[in-house]
Amino acid sequence: MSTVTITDVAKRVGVSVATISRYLSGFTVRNEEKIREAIIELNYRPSAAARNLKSGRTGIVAIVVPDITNPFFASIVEGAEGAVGDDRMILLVNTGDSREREEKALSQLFGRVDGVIMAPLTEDEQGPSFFSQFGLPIVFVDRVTQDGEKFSSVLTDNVKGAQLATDYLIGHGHKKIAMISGPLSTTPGKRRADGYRAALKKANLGDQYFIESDFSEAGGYAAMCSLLERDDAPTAVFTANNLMTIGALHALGDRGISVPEQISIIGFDDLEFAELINPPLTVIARDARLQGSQAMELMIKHLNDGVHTPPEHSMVDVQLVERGSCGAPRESQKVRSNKIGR
Amino acid sequence: MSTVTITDVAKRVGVSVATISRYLSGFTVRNEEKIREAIIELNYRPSAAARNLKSGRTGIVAIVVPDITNPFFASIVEGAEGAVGDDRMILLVNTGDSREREEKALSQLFGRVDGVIMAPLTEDEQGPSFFSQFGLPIVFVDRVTQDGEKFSSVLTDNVKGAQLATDYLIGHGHKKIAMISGPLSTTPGKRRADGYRAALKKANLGDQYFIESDFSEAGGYAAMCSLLERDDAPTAVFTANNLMTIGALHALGDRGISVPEQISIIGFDDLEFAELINPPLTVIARDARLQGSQAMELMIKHLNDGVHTPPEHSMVDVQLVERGSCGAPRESQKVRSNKIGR
DNA sequence: TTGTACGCGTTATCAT
DNA sequence: ATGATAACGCGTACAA
Repeated sequence: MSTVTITDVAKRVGVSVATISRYLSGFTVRNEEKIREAIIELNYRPSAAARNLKSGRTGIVAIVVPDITNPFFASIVEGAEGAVGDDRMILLVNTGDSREREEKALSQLFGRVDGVIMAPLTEDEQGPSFFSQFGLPIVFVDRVTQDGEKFSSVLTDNVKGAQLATDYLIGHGHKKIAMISGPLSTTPGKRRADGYRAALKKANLGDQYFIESDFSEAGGYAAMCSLLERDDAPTAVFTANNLMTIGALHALGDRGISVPEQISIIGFDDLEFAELINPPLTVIARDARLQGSQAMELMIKHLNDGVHTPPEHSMVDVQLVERGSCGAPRESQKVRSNKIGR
Repeated sequence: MSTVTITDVAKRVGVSVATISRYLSGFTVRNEEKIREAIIELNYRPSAAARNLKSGRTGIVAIVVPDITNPFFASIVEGAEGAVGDDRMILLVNTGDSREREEKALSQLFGRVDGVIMAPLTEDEQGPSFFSQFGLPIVFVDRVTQDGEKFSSVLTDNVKGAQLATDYLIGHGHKKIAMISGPLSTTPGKRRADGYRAALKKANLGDQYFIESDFSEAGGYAAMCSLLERDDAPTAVFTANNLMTIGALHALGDRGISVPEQISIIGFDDLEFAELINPPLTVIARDARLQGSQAMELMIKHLNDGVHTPPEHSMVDVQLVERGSCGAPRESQKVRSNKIGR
């Protein structure tokens, strides 16, 4: 271990530790040149631990996400990392959708970080607000907890996005529109379901094709299968996140069901490869990186202004990216072709 | 700030700080019940900073990757996170392919972490070995530096993978086989190029279709474009990583070139959605998560056994996942159809 | 088992 | 501008 301390440097130069400390803090001192040399020769690095103890700051911001392999969260992290600045670093916690790991991580975070940016697993947990008792600022990203209004957050306009998607399907003439939803215990799960139902209601359509799933690829696959097994299968599907969209597409592929001829599909969250899929996938897109950077900016503001700054709530816009996975419903195609046939 | 210290707890219970400290360390003490209560009532949390200073340990392992939005590195991180254990956490550094950020991060890491798992940007850097002067264990993952033998590492069998891919193309009858390579300054870039060239040589083929690119989607796109513009275009392409494969496919898609009829393509690294692409993508696959967990296990071994344990080198196997993006070369198809035509 | 006191490496205060 | 020293919160050797 590089156990060379500020005292060693001081001895080497022949001054007191205070002088070295001042030099390191940017003050003007007498023997700057000699100090510089001594530091290099001795290979001295200030101890972060000692500084933390003295200052009460760690220069580290934690970011807690459910699944780092989900491209959406990876982009969030990237955005946050890009906005963290030169004097801070990021501590990543990947909870792997496990409540237990999330709780344990939260308890371990105390004292190691100056603040926490997190996407909580579900809305009905109290960990975060309990956590903030210790004076650590919290910024929610993509998801909030029940008492989320008390903390800053960066969300997506989920309701609008889901309405956009559903309206788009309705506009194509679909009546039997399914939704493969995320868990209603999560913010995006709930809000997107709300938007879907609102759009259906406006068009006087029922929500008998609503399935609550789990935001996973396997969940999307299973949900799509159960939809297809119905006597009266839907003609269009809105999948509530990227992973479930992939799962649903796999289910369709396995059954040889063609998109959009036999069924239309629109997903929430764009994918790097959406254009490469056959057919290119139509989606509701948003800027995940922006969400991450905004969350970090809010965090930095809290860190600088003190813990008593009022919470701020930011909302990132969504937009429909039209590609080729949606068309007119099967039935109406039949009708049309019949007409033509006459 | 929760400024309640061990002293506060001691006063509250009426014992000395040493007793509280012992209780926290798992020793048997007299007033356990009262101590438990006091801790809860006061909301006491031990200061990680003070513990770090005392013990010289932080309980944090850094993991440094070039791009967290690359699914491959995300899986590495996930694997590492899964193997980190209960008493440690992960500090993520995303260098964004910037040498400057990598260096700065490395220097900031000292004193904040017990060890560093990293995928260095290029092989010709000295940062890591310089870094290890401070006694911090280093484990390389996926990539190494020049003097990488001195440190533990977890690599992929890149040469074998590239040979597998190239041989596969050769086996389909291709003669004009291109490679869109990664930077030769990186471990996987260099090794995969080696494997490609070895396979070509064995088959008495030349490497005039070799292009060195940069592992990015844009780079893959550009490389594929330049390949297509040649008078004597290749009939098959081996793309050296996932992102460049996506870029190459985009280029093909934009030009309406069909796979595998007009050109065959095989990529290195599997993709979640490889089956969803039209046609399903044939790739060289490996277990990125395993690489991550193995790296973490090596790190933990170093941490436990002391810094003077000899370095270990692990190699993860690769395999060819055959789907539908490779076929016979255009020319031979023509020939065959001519024959049939007669 | 318990208490006292020192040290971990740094910064800040107070004299000089 | 510089030096001596207290303090940050904790763990532990030593003594009891």
